[in-house]
Amino acid sequence: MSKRKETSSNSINKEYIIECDLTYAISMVGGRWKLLILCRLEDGALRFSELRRSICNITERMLTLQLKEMEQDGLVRRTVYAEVPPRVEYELTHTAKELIPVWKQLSDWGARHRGCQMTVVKAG
Amino acid sequence: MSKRKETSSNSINKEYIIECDLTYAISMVGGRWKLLILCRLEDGALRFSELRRSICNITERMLTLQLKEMEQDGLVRRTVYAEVPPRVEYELTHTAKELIPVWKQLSDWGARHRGCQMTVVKAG
DNA sequence: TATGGTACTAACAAAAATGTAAGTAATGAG
DNA sequence: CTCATTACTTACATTTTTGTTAGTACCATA
Repeated sequence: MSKRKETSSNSINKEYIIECDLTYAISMVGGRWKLLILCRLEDGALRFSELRRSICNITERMLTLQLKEMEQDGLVRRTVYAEVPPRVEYELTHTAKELIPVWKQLSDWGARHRGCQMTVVKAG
Repeated sequence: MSKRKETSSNSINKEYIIECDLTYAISMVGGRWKLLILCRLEDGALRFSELRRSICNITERMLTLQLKEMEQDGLVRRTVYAEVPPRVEYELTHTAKELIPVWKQLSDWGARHRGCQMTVVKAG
């Protein structure tokens, strides 16, 4: 209790919090599909079939599962219209909108470095 | 070729690029561990055992695998010192440093919304 | 009557991620 | 000689994620 290495316990605690916050965030938006789905909803609500068509290679099952998880996690809002054929729309919640810079930056980073690789491949 | 719906082909192309860039980025830093490892290296190089101890619950195997992948992907630099017992240090590359804002923002977001949930749970 | 569109669900299978436990080489301490 | 340390590797088992296929209810159109 007398002497305390600030660089040790302090930073360890801080790191622990960061790890847990990051871990939590990753558990919410990690995985192959979630950010991809969220970024599709950036400009407004889309219906299920629009999402499916706009994300190439996603299956209906995966889209359903991911949307359901994100609805439960408070990232997307689901609205059912009593029409035939059925219409269901999905949109970002306020919480999810706060993540827009994250996927923007990730995507920009991807653009920069994917481009580099392609150049290298071309040059090779 | 005469008329072109700008809102359609244009945005579809743009979205396609975004999807692929995002997909690429996710393939590089997705998964349970990679961002967690990278954020540990933010303040400078760490050796294998330091990383292992600072990330609770990660196994040696996972740490090895993830570090190897990230080394191959140009995200971490691995330096071996010819000592006994062996010393191996890992540090972020320039490419990885560009991702610092991503995990910072994710972590901040996690802090904000993990806190909310805990409050809700307490209140319930 | 048959087909197609919509937004799913369920059963099952395959693939990918992760974990467990043990082993390795070199060397220094006891 | 035995044990500990470091940074791994290997074999195997388990868990999680993802894919495949088929089916459902409702109505419109051909």
